[in-house]
Amino acid sequence: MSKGDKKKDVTIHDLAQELKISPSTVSRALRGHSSIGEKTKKAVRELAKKRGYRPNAIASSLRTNQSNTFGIMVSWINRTFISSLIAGIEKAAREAGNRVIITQSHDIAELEKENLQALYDSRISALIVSLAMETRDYSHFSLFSKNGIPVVFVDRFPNKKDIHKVHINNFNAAFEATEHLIHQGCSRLAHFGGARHQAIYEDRRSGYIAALKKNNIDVDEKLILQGNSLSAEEGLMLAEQALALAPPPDAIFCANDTAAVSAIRYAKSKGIAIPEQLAIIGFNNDPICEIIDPPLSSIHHPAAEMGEAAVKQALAILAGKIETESARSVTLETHVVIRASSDKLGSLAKP
Amino acid sequence: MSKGDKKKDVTIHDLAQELKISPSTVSRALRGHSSIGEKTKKAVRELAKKRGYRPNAIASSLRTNQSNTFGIMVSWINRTFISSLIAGIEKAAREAGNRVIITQSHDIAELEKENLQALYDSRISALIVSLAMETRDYSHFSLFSKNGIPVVFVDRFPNKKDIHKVHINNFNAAFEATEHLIHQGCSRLAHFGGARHQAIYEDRRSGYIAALKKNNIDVDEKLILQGNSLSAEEGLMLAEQALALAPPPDAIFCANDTAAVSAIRYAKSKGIAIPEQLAIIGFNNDPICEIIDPPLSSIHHPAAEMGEAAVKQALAILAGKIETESARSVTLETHVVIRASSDKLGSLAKP
DNA sequence: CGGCAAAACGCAATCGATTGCATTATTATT
DNA sequence: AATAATAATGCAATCGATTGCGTTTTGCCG
Repeated sequence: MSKGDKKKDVTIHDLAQELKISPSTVSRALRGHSSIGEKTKKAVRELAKKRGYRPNAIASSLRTNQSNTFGIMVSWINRTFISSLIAGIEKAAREAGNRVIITQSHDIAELEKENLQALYDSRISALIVSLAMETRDYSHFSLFSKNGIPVVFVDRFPNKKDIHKVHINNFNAAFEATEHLIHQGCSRLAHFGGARHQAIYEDRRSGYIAALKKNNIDVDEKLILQGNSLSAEEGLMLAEQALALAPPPDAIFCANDTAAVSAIRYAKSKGIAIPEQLAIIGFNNDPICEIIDPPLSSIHHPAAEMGEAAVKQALAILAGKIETESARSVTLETHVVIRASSDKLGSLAKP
Repeated sequence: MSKGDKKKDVTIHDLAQELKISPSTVSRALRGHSSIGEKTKKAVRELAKKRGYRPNAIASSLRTNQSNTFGIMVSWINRTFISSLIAGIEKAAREAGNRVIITQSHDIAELEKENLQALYDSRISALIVSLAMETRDYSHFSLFSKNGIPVVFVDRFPNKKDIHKVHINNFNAAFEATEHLIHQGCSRLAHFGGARHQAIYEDRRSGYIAALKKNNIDVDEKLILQGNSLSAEEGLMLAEQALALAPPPDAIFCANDTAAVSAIRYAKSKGIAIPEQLAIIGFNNDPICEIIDPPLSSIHHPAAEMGEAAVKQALAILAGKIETESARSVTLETHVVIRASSDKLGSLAKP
């Protein structure tokens, strides 16, 4: 109760002394080393339990030079995609016997850098990162790579070679989303894009353009609305801009769901029928897709699986198992989820 | 690039040797100890930067017996409330110079216990917990409290005295939510409750009952629908049950938003007008409240602030500043957020 | 220039667990 | 029963930083 009760922890030395054996034997016994007799092992384990002994991971880490700790660096923890990603990482890391330290950059490059330093100081075994929106300079990651600490990027990754990453094929996903709209009969398709220096957004934009070209639809620059954060507010602004065009678009492929939902709400407020006058598809397949009316079509983005894949990737690197260049990059599958917001043909109602 | 490049880290010994001074001096210089000369400090700092020295937090922790690490134990990371809570904890902890290790119990008591052991092994400075839904036995927390490691409960806490916690006044919040419905003219109010062994749900239920009594409305047990996880599916079931009653309720106070949204959807599918025939209010004020149509009234639950408050509480305990019994429990403010789902009087439209 | 206090710095132990290399106890072999 | 062989266990250094206390250096005054 009072402040100063720092009962010292039981250590292997305490156990050793009580059993009149050496600390080395205790250490080996606890880890089931083969060269320790069964009776000794049993005695040690029993006393350990009896005294409430708990290994000191810090001391162990220092000696073995292995922290068994994964570091995570993301923009914001409280985002649907990110929190699912983290949930996946935590699960996979724990199952492999690792702890997880988490940090957030708030999308600020400077904070990202500071946090990376702190993670390094903790001597993490591996780092899993989804870049801050701001980040364009990747030099602070060399601190890890130069010291043999695996760095695996997830979702938002640097635009360069020789990195390990887990991602989705944003180009293809965007292509499919766009073609889906086209197949529904849309011909004036707008695109709401995110910050272009982030590869994921640039790829989604490219996929959109490629789909238009393949279907012989002219690419109209005015229909490409450049956003940045793709927040709800930004989505509203973009929707306003898009619908002010003459003629207005008959479809929108939005690079995330948050902004797409704003677009739906704005369009509805203007009395525009969705999907009849305006078909909309988002990206991520956030839970809000099912809540909004009409439900929002989207691209399923396997967040938790990406986290698990990132951990596996990191473990493979640590085990020295990544040899081929192709193994450096893991691409997970996405798929279009069709809901009412883009279902002009009524294919949902049929079955 | 190849596997075996474990360039050994630069240590204070390396710096010491190069400067022909002792490691103790380097250590003190880096920490700005007053008994070290200015020129020495400068020289040390410069060489440290030049050689890319980074302190080994593990070694430091071992020696000082301070890990500067907060442990978090929650049910699921990817839940709106929880992820915001964690975001708040991470922020406050970092600002106070602490790392954050995160674990999730998946609402399984056994996993919670295992994770707690692992956190203890990491010698965390303090623990912040939101209990697993399953948990009814709190004995594994004594491992921490007995060793002087602060444990602060957030949101879901044990039903006992002598614990530190950060919470909201669930009774009052529920009372206000219920009275709000009554003031809107409702008289047959249903309640969707969560697992009763969790104090937060029991308190919400009590608040609901108290509000009815105060307003001279008979408490009808059939109108209290007992849920457990209050998932979307469960919300659907409860809504079905509630609306099958004769006569059906004219309002629902649901102990979370997820289930409330399900209720809205179910009611709409049955052609029931909201809020005219059925007024609904949820709890948490999740983002979906604004997305669903009609927008869902709710109780604002300050997740991130609760996380920050929990960190402050833990730091205060560590500093030996918690003396009074009252200081052990921090209660944050909530408020009713009125939206269309319960606005029968149209007060929203007026201004 | 001697003397002394204050300022700088070094020694060596310490934190708790791990491990290479002995050393001792036990069992097997002939 | 003596010796080889094997199984068990112990010694002591180590990981990197910190710290109480002792030692050296510097600065200042008479």
